[in-house]
Amino acid sequence: MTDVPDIVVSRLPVYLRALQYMVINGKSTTSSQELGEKVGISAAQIRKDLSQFGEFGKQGTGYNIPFLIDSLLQILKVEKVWDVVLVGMGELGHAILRYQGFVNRGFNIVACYDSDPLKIGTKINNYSILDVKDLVKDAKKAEIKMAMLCVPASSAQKVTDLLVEGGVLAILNYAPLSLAVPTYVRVQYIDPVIGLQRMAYYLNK
Amino acid sequence: MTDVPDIVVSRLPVYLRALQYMVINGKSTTSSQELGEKVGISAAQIRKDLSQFGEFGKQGTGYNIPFLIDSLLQILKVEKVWDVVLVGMGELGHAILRYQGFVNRGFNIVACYDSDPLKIGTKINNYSILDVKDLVKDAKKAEIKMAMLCVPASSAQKVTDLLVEGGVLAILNYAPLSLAVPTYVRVQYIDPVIGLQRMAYYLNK
DNA sequence: ATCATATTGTGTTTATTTGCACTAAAAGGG
DNA sequence: CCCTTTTAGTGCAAATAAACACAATATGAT
Repeated sequence: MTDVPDIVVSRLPVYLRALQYMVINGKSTTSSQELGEKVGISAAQIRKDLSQFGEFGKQGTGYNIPFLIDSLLQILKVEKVWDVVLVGMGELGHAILRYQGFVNRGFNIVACYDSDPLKIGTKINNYSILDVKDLVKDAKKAEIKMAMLCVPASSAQKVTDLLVEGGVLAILNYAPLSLAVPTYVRVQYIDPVIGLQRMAYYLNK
Repeated sequence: MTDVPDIVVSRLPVYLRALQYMVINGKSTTSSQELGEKVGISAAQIRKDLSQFGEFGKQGTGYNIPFLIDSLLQILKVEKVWDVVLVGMGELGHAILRYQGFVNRGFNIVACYDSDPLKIGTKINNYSILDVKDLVKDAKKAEIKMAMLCVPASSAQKVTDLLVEGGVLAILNYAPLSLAVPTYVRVQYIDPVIGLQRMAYYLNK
């Protein structure tokens, strides 16, 4: 358990999401077979993945969904809510700030930053846009560990360096470029175009 | 080349993005070493990946960037622009429609749809919001192969079925759930929370 | 012209990931 | 109570992916 491959970890949130969806639909138990069909992953794969962390099912009956959800929340450390900062209040930053889907899945935006003097101080959804100059100081003080990065590509690396300086250890990067960070900092990339280009490869012209 | 692993294909857009960024910064040649440092992938990996499609570099000197970009555009089939439809004109759909970064990377939103009578017919950025009831017919007629899906989770599968019926073969799914599609249809998932949860695993509470 | 340096493409090895198939256990029916 | 069915967890084999290391080749300096 001290050395679970990242590829296994990356599937857990997908299982979690499907299980939470099942609960909403009134189900209380499931099997690796059924879950696998929902998420498009083989039943054996799911059992192997879960077995990395313990035994969560019962032979013959499968998995108790609320228990498995709870276990996954613990494993992923999202049974409590993480404070996250948002940097870059353009079009996308605004949409993210207004999105209601973070809190009940473990993340709460506690502050948002921009460098544009025209934006700093204005209010959106009860959030005051703060000056990115205060980012390092604020992040250190509030011990922020996670950030979402929505600035233009041209300033993304600069802001990343600030986040790292401020003690942030996990960055969700919406800027369309690869970031350089120390090995102890994690980055997840969200670039819709990369997804589209991956799929275009398989299309016929 | 008829059977390149998807994991290789998935890295090509990352290489492409980094190379295009290099061109902007005035560079005209690079090496697998340098590119690897930029994108966080080993030089050997990059060479192996590219060798799946041909020989693009020269011993001693490395890669000519414009030539490699061109080659990757061809391989990924994004040297021309694909028509894409957008379904779901909520907060996120609006932000996507206003985003300027698709066209110069190979994708053009040609129509947007919603099911809300209050939205249908209204205009955003020169786009009229169309009735999702016309989606299947329109997609067939215009031979649309790609779609972005931004509807709520509760209607995502239903709309997906419409897209498949309309002949769409590639779906960029922003709805936070796994979709069921025929094997010949590809889906790429964009769920920021999954990225955050993956990273939370590695944080200490 | 020769040598030192840089760097690709690739055969081979190593590591990782997935799938298979079986044992063990649980539940339900007659 | 026993038999059938279901299904988890897992050791092992197969498949896949990544890393290594080296021959081949290009450049530029002396």
